[in-house]
Amino acid sequence: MSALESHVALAVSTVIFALRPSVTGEPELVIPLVRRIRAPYEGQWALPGGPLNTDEDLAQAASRTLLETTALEPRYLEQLYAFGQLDRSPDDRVVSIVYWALVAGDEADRAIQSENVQWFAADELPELAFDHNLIVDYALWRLRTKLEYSRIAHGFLGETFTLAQLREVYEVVLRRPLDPGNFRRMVEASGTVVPTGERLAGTRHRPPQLYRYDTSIDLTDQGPLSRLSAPRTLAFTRGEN
Amino acid sequence: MSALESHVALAVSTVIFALRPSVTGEPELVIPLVRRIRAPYEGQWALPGGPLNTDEDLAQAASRTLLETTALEPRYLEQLYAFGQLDRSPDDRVVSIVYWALVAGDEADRAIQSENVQWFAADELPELAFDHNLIVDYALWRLRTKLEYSRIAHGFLGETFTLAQLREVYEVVLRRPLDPGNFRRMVEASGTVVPTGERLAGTRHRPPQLYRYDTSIDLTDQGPLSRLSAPRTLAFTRGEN
DNA sequence: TCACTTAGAGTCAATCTGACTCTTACAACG
DNA sequence: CGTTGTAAGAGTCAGATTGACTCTAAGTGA
Repeated sequence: MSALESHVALAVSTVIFALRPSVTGEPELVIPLVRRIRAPYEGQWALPGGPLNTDEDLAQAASRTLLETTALEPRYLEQLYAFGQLDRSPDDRVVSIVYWALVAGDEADRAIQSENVQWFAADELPELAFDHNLIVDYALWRLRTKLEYSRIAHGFLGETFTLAQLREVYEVVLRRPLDPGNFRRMVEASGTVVPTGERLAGTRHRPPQLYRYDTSIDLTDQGPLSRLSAPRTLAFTRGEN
Repeated sequence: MSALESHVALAVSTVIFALRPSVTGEPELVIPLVRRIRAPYEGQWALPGGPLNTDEDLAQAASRTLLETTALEPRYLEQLYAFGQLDRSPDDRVVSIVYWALVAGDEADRAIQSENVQWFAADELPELAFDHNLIVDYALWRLRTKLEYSRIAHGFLGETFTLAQLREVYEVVLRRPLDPGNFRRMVEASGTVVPTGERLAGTRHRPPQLYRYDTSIDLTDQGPLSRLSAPRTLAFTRGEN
């Protein structure tokens, strides 16, 4: 894939978000980056990604490349934007279709960590290859705005969770404390969450109710786009790609 | 650009919206389509578009192809989505990066109309080539949802306009009547609109104030993406491409 | 049994929203 | 020249929503 016959190369990259405990103990928003092992930008950190194969979907390519580089399978995957400025790659012309993904905390622990794959706090990234700083900024902005009007926060959580855990996701992503009472009221009113009947034991206080997401509800209204791949598979990638 | 060396072809298309008076006199939402003059889907209607040149931006390509096919220059242009399903083109593999655009009513009149370029009511389209029906549905959904939380409606209007004209845009796009008083309150509270001091004369009733959009305000919050091309050029394409 | 901590229910005031009323200012018509 | 029709534009009111806050419940650990 080069400018041999003045062709435009097509690549797919993914911005992956996870919540992991920081050094202070509080969770922080992190993204995995891979170190480039060839020019251009050799040695610098970049988003996981790669060229698009002829026999795969865009979302499949996103899933594949991030599985190959980080061993991660996201709970949520959505297209972010297609970047195609002329100068975004020094030599050849590359159009990158970028996806963004959320992975659950336990899943994130399973991720490859190596010399060439590492997690970084989303707010304090090094200087990245290509226009990837801009891409991450945009993905962060989308995550934050989307969190406020849709119900994607559970992409960071496991099957069941307490409202306090869910609230913590919001607090970390939005970088501001939320009133527990008002948060409860908001979530309950949304109707997207169902109590499992079980409670989380072992806390040093009153045991909280465990909840589960109501999978019969469309969590991120993508409009007619849900017609692409099965309605929930686009929003909820789990295993099968 | 074909599957010669199993390459993925890259194309850019645009969904263009305009408001034009229908046969009943009321304005309706219309989009221009071009008739395909070669296989596949020869003879069927499709979105204006074409291959991406090596030396042009994605948005530039969108502007160019729609200028070539329809002679239109949009007041608003934004990326919609990248479509890349395997089966969207029968023979070769094509990834289409689709933009959507708004053109003012007077501009729309200047558009080419011919045997092979025609306007259709956005709600009652024929069966289009490729997956273009899905694309238009999605663009329509985006237009409608975006109209409710941002201030893009003036993309359909000229330099100055009355609140009644602005309200009519909302009513036609959203397909529901809006209370004039509440609409005025909403627009005034948004602060995106400035009275010109002039009034529209010649009506058979009290002459309404003419307004102008406050161009110092970012009308569609694209977040960090505004850093691509000049802040307002992305949102407001006017002439220079 | 008590102290401590968070769960979870509930209150209250400010704000926002939709439905509605009333007055104003022009054109058209007699 | 006054009357009528029409939409502009200001204003009112009740219900819903939202943020700040209080109070009681139900666990653990000392």
